[in-house]
Amino acid sequence: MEPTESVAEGPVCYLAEPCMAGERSPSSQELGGDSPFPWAQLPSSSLADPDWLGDEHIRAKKARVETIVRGMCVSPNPLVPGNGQTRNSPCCPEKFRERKRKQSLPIQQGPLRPGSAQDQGMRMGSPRVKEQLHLLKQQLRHLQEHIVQAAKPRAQARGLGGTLSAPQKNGCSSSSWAAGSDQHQGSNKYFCGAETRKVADDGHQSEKPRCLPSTAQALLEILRKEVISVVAQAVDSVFQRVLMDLPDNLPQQSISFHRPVAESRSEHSPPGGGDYKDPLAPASFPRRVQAQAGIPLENSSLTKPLDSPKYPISPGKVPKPYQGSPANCPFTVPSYIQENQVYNGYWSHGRLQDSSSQSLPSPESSLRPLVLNQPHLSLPFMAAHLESQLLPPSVKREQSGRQAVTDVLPFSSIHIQEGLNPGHLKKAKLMFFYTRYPSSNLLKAYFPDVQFNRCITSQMIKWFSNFREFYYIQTEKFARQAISDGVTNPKMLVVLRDSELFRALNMHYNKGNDLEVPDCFLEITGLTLQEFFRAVIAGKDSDPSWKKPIYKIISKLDSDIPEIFKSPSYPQELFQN
DNA sequence: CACCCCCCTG
DNA sequence: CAGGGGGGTG
Repeated sequence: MEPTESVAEGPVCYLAEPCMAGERSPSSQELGGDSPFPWAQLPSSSLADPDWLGDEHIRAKKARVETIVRGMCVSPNPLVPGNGQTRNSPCCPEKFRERKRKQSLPIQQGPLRPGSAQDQGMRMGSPRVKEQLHLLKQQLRHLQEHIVQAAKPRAQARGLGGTLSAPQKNGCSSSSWAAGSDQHQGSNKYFCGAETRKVADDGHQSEKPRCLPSTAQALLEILRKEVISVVAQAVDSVFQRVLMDLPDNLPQQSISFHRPVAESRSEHSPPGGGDYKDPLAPASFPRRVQAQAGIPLENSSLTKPLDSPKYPISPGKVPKPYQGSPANCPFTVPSYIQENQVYNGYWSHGRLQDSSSQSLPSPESSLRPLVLNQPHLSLPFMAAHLESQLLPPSVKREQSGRQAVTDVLPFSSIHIQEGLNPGHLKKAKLMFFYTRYPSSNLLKAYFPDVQFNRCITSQMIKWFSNFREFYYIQTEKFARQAISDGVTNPKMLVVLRDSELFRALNMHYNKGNDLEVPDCFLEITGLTLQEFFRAVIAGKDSDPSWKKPIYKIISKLDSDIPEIFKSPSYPQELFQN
């Protein structure tokens, strides 16, 4: 009855950061409270666990370590500047999110700036982030050199660098849950590995740095471990923040860098502490595990490029729309679609194609997926590539000139503003591909640079209402046209990228082709088309409220929106005008 | 009453 | 796309 039920969001979701993703999608209601996935709330998420941050003990240790470390040859350079929030949270509602944000900010300069642990409020936007990242990188490298030398045999056996680059999945390895693009996501945020721990171990067994007094051996052990872990942690934190705005696909970067601090959560590593599997298998991360880590199940069709080669699909073959389609398109597929053969016929160019005469979707119909898959990025050196990876694959970037990637990163500081600008409108339109019925809370989460108030919220809600209107009108129109064209079987109606309907919609919401429309949108549109078709065929359109049932169905099919959309400056280009 | 949705209109 | 009315829900 009330396709709007979930609109009435409850209190702000605590795990907003990690859980965000389509609050409307049937599978992700209110994570804050009654999430259907209890484990989704486990504190295991390095992002959401307040404990590890509040670990004063560790901080104190770091403080001590710092002074000592300074005297050591391995003295990490004091990259100081970056502390202090670049921006303070505005008023009320936002404040909440801000705080969460801060919580998710890991300690960044552990050993170097004991007092700054709480000042990490530095926004992604701060240019200092990059600076820090760079410094941290160097530090880490430096440390690694020492360690590697010290613990050569072992380090080599494992390959220190390799260790870092290999996406560990210890503890997350067992049940491989569906392969699919949806697995990629989260990986970048999933810190399940005992990575750091391992590194530390290696270092542990090594001899002490040459320049140290022999009397401090015991202390040295501790120090080394601390330093390593802290630095790793710092780097981790930076990456984490950077990655927060990444599309989920950078599989490798599943920097399994684990916060050593989270000793309390070490249980996460499987017994045996580190049986990792295929290093390249973040994709096979069991969703369940991701969720345990507090990671949103949300995915993104942004991962599409990875599996996009699924087009072309052989005609007779079921294209596995469900598995292949992002898991964030949790729509319950009507049986008639499942049995599917969806592609054995399709509605294209407003003209019906019979399965017999029609082969299949034209490959070129899908927007060229951008590659972005650098299978082997080792953490310490990843930073260099990071920037180039930050861009959502779905955001067209072929405009060669635009190599100014560095300027386009989610690094720009957020400038909260009162009103909505054309950029917001455009972003909203792109979001429509994922969600037709966004809740106000979802909107707030995805427009961090907007100062929401009743008015603004209403306006944005109104936008989506208008979007829907257009969507439904178009869909209905094509459904009727199909009928008048003699189509009798709804199964014949499939929306492809070269379908007239799709073109019309894409023209409306994605005029500049800024986004590679997620398949789930096509599927949902197809479903909508069929629903209209059936309804009209059945003569239900005589009922004044005959569309309501359709609306209700569609309202349940919202998908999770890729994290990248949370970036206040996504998609970049759109905000420069 | 508040909020949201849909519809219609400009 | 914005306004405004009507209607449903809580």
